[in-house]
Amino acid sequence: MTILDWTERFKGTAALPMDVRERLNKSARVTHMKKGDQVFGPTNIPDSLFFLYDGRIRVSQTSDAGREIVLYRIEAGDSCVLTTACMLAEEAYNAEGIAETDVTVVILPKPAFDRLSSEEDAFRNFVFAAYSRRLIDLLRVVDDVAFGRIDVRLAERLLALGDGLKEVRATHQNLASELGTAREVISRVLNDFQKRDLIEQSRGLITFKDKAGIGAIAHSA
Amino acid sequence: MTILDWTERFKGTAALPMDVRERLNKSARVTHMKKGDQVFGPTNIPDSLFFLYDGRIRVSQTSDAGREIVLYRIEAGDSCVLTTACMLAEEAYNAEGIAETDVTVVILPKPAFDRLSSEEDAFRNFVFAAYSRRLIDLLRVVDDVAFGRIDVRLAERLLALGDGLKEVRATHQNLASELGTAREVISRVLNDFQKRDLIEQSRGLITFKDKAGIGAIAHSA
DNA sequence: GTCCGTTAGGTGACAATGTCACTGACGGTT
DNA sequence: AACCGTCAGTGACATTGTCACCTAACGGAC
Repeated sequence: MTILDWTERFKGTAALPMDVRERLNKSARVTHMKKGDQVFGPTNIPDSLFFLYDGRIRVSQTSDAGREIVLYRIEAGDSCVLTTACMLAEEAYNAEGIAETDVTVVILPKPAFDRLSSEEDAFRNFVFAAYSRRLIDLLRVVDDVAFGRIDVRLAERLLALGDGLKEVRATHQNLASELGTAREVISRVLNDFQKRDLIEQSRGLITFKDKAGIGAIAHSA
Repeated sequence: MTILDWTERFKGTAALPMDVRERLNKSARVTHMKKGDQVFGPTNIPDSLFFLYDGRIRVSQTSDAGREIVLYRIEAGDSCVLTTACMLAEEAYNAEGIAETDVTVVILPKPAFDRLSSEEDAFRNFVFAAYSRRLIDLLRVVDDVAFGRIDVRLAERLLALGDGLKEVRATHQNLASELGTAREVISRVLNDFQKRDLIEQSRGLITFKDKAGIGAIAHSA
């Protein structure tokens, strides 16, 4: 296997001096995981730092009753601060990360992380920024869940998941888990959207008929 | 005015060498604010780091419609990472911090913060830990709002606010803002508690009659 | 192909929570 | 006493969540 220079992929490492990057490439471990794998979770608390080289990870939280809500997604080039957070806080948490695609993960041992964040401003700022983004993400989730209407949230999420395409491949249950609600609720709202000729539905697939109309609902908050 | 050695108050600074602490005492600014003052908010984005020397700050988020939810509280000895987060992410946010008591705040200019977090492991870990706690706090808020029953959440919050005392001084609107719901909802639940002889109510005051009963509700999730 | 189990989705009744409009109750000021 | 602002109570209704149960679609196994 060829050696992967992952340091070019991350804002916090790309700008580092060559010797530092070479050292990193030696001390970090690169792992691949399959779509659907659990990257981290309550029973799988890592003692190292995660960086996502390639793919996408969905971070969600599950209630005692088994209902689920998606908190945010980690994209390639981003680091996963939640695992570090839980390491540091040493608190129970019930969030988990699922690989939404095949993923390539860089695992940096804590000593290397400590050394890097003390010696390299660029790296430290990168980590702080990652924390910040997640905090902001969660503020948004709180706002949506506490104050948002479900039709608005669903319209937003459909557009986000559809990203440029004219259809979304997801079951009603999938969408319910995105928003932290029940399948029946999603079914009702989607049927309403359908009656208003905004979408078409078939098993596991939603097709946009009037994206502007969906957008209007999404922005009517 | 006597010079306040605030560095002894924070985990991240108390263990530092004396010379570093003296330098910090010179570069930081100590400010006092009155109960009720806005320490930070959407229109008041600081370019420095906040440390809370004394008092308590309530951090809450307000919806477009004007409904409010309390996210967490900052206690003495803690740092306020949300302001830094927003600085770094440079994103709009609608959280604000209100002084719940008279407070003493230490403001550390960014250059001093950068230098400190690069040079001192203890300080850097302190900041990371502060971020982590807030992330965990927000996970809890999301869980509560998305999946929690309102009577359970209210019971929990009453006990938290009553902390050891036999009464809670708060209006129904105050409690609604704690939980991100409407006053009417709180009124209904409190009347139910009253009918079950768990509390007594008078204008702006709730008195526990059966704290164990309230506790039972709080833990029935 | 048929059979069959699994999964996706539909439906109606009901419960919990949020919204709205309005009312009265209380405390302080004049 | 009269006035005023804040606090709380109430009923009607809308939205969202829960539950029980159903049907339809799909994908093997045979």
